[in-house]
Formats: sequence, structure tokens, C-alpha cells
Amino acid sequence: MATASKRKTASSAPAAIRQKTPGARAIRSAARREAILHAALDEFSARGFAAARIDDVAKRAGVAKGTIYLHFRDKEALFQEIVRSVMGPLVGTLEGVFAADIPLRTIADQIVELFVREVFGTRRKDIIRLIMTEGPRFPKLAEFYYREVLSRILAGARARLRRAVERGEISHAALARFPQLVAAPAMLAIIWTGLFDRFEPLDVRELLRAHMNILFGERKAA
Amino acid sequence: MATASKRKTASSAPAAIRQKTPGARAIRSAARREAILHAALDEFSARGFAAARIDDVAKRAGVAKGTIYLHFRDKEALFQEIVRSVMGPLVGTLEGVFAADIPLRTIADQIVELFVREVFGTRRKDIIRLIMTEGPRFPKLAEFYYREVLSRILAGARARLRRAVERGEISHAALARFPQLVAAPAMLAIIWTGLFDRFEPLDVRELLRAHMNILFGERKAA
DNA sequence: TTATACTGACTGACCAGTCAGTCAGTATTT
DNA sequence: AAATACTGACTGACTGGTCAGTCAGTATAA
Repeated sequence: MATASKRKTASSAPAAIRQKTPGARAIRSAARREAILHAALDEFSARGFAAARIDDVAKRAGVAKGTIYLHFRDKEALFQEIVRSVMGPLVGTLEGVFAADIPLRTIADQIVELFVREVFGTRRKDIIRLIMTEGPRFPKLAEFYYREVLSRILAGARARLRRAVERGEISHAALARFPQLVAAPAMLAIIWTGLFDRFEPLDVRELLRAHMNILFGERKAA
Repeated sequence: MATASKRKTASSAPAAIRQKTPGARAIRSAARREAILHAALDEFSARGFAAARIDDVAKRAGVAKGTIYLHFRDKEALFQEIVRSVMGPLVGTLEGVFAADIPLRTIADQIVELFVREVFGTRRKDIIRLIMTEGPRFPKLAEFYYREVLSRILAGARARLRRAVERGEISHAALARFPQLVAAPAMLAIIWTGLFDRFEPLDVRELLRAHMNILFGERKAA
């Protein structure tokens, strides 16, 4: 029976079902795909989208340049795949947080910690920076990011903020109209650390905590 | 005596005094320099620093490529000269506003209008966007901008915010530590409009007004 | 043996910066 | 005033280097 189940892989089964029982070849191929994605994330993070060299990605992944084009249509498709795989889980987490029945103040604290740990402390901050810095010259990247990531986060945040205003959890109704005001300091932190940290370092966690205190109308001494 | 004063132009006078009575040549040269700066601002705004082509700048300025290198050492020096001439006056204005004896709430409103009119409504927003987007890959540009523009604005803002906290003009002492929190939505607005305005336009003036209301602890209906 | 994955030299396009030569404008001589 | 010598602003073809994407040929699994 082992032979029979093996044979199913390629020949008679319809395309949709075919990817059963990988086989040495398919495994190796999938592993290479992962290696390319990983190497590309490194290169894009370090160099930016336009300046990253496909040759370097290949070298880092231990693969010939042509192999990359067997797995991804072009440089842009490669980048999009990275965005999807890196940001996707985070979007899901955020949607969960917004949907859960938790006090808004608690959500705020959770999101600060989530940002510091899961975005600022990882390659995700580089992905977000890349979208901001390369987006103007590669509109397709911006569109993709808006569709796959931003619009979903924004919708969740808006819905939660509207509920918060209705329930009186927060006093600034404008936040439901401009959820961007909640995220602005986080975006600024990503830009800042990429540009000016050597001249004037920024304590990102403290910055975001201070911002949340302000949004909730809490006054504190410096 | 007419002949004597004429001769002074070139021969006997020391070099430092020579640039009197421009002469057709010097006038033409200065005009071209201006034309190059203007054309370069257009090209950099539209394409970005790395992607702008010196050939295009030359074409737009009605000048040969080589001429640009007679006036500016290289692409980077050309860009720096643009930043200096475009942002310099604004920095001066801001320093004046911070130093003047005006209530902080009034300053806030003035700065919102100043930003909308003199930054967002002009090429200055493009310069700021360029620093944010190209800065990570051209650290010298970021350093130059920090030295010539940002550090000065930041110093003025910090000083004024400290005074405001002492006088009780504002209740969030953290703003003197993180003046970035005041500017973050303006920076986000520049990024946003460059990336996502076609999917979700942003009313920048309203965004900034809402933000100032929050900073001053004023509650309003949406 | 056949099908498939893989390789890397190659192509074509791009572009910052250079430099030998030109010529309008300025100074000097007659 | 006119002829002559000189200067340096200006030109644009060229160089040297970069890099995304291709494809004919090779290796390997089935």
C-alpha cells in the first residue's frame, strides 16, 4: 500500500488534492522556499526593497539566483509573500483583542506591550518601516499592505473605539473617527529609531505609555 | 576715473572684494543655479532621492548635466542645499513662535494652521517625507536634517513645554519629555497621504485639531 | 528513462559622475 | 575704438559599475 499511496501524489489525483505525501523532492523544495523567504526578510530589512539585491538573497539562502524565480514570480511577489507571512498572525491577534470583552484601558496596555514585544522587538518593525519608506515609490506594495493588513486592523480598532465611546470608557469621541491618532506615536517611533536614534535615543515603551495616559486623560508628573 | 573703477573689477583688487558689479556672466550663472535648485526640488519630490535622475534635473532646468556638477559637488550636496533653503525659514518662524509670550493653547492652534498651510500645502511636506523615506539608506541626509532642522525645533518645543508645565498651562508633564507626541500625528499624516489617501483620504486639519483637543484635555462629541 | 529542480553566465537597461573640447564674455593692447 | 588674447562656464558623449530577470545546460529524484 505504501507504493499505491505514493503514486497518488502525481498522476491520477486532481490538482487540488495532489500535495499529499510530499516525497524527498517536494520536502527539499519547500525547505528551499522557506530559506529564500528567510534570507529575503534579512536582506530587505537591512537594505530596503529597492536596494536589496536578489543575488544577495540567493547567496544568503544558499541557492542559485534562478531558483528564486522558480518559487516567486518577481522581486515584488517575494516581498508580498514575506509581508503576508510575517504580518498575518499579528493581524489575527489584534482582531482577537479588539473583539474580546476586555476593558479598553486593559486593551491599551496590552497593545503597548504587544507592540514593544512583537513589533518593535522583531523584524515586523522593519516590515512596517519598509512599507512606509518604499511605499511611495512602489504603490502596489502600499496597496497590498492596506488590503491585507491595515484595513483589517483599522476596522477592528474603529469598531472597538465606537463601543468604548458609547459605553463611556473613553472621553474623546474623535478617536473613533481617527484611530490613526492612537497609532501615530508607534509609527513615529519606528521612523525615529531608524533615523535619529544615534543622536537622541527614544524610550519607546515609555513614549507609548505616556501617550496612552494622555488618551485616557490621566495626569502624571514627569 | 571711469577707466580706473572698471579695472578694479578684475586685476588689482583682492579676491574677497572682487565680486562687485556682477557682470552678465555672474548673473547668468546665479540664475542657472536657482533653476537647477528649483528643478531638483521638483524631481526629488516626485521621484525620491535615490530614484531621481540627474539627467532629468538637467533637462528640466534647461542645462547640461555637467553644469550641475559645476554648482554642486554631488547629488547629496544638491539635496542638502534644497533642504536648507526650503526648511530654514520655517525653523526660524517656529523658534519665534516658541519664544513669544503667547498662551500655549494659542500656539497649538497657530502651529496646526502653520503646518496645514506652510508644510502640508507646499513642497515642504515632500522634503519631510523624503527625509523619512530616504533617511534610513542615506544616513548623512538624516544627520544633516537632524542638525539643521529637527534639533532646533525640538529644543524650542521642549523649552516652551517645560514652561507650560510649570505655569500649569497643560496637565501632561510627559509632553516636555516627549515632544514627539505632539508632532506624531503630523508625521503620520504625511506618510498616510503618500501611501493610502487613494483608499482612505485623511482630513489632516481635523486630525490635528482633534489631537490638540486631546492634548489639552478637552472633550468633544464626534 | 523521463520529468523536474536547479544552476549561474549572460543580456539589456539604467545612471552617477567625468572630461576634452567649445565659445561667450572679459581684459589687454594698439 | 577695434583687434587680440585669455578665461572659465558650459556641454554631452562616454565610462565604469549595478542589477533584475532569462534560459540553455546539468543534476537528481521518480
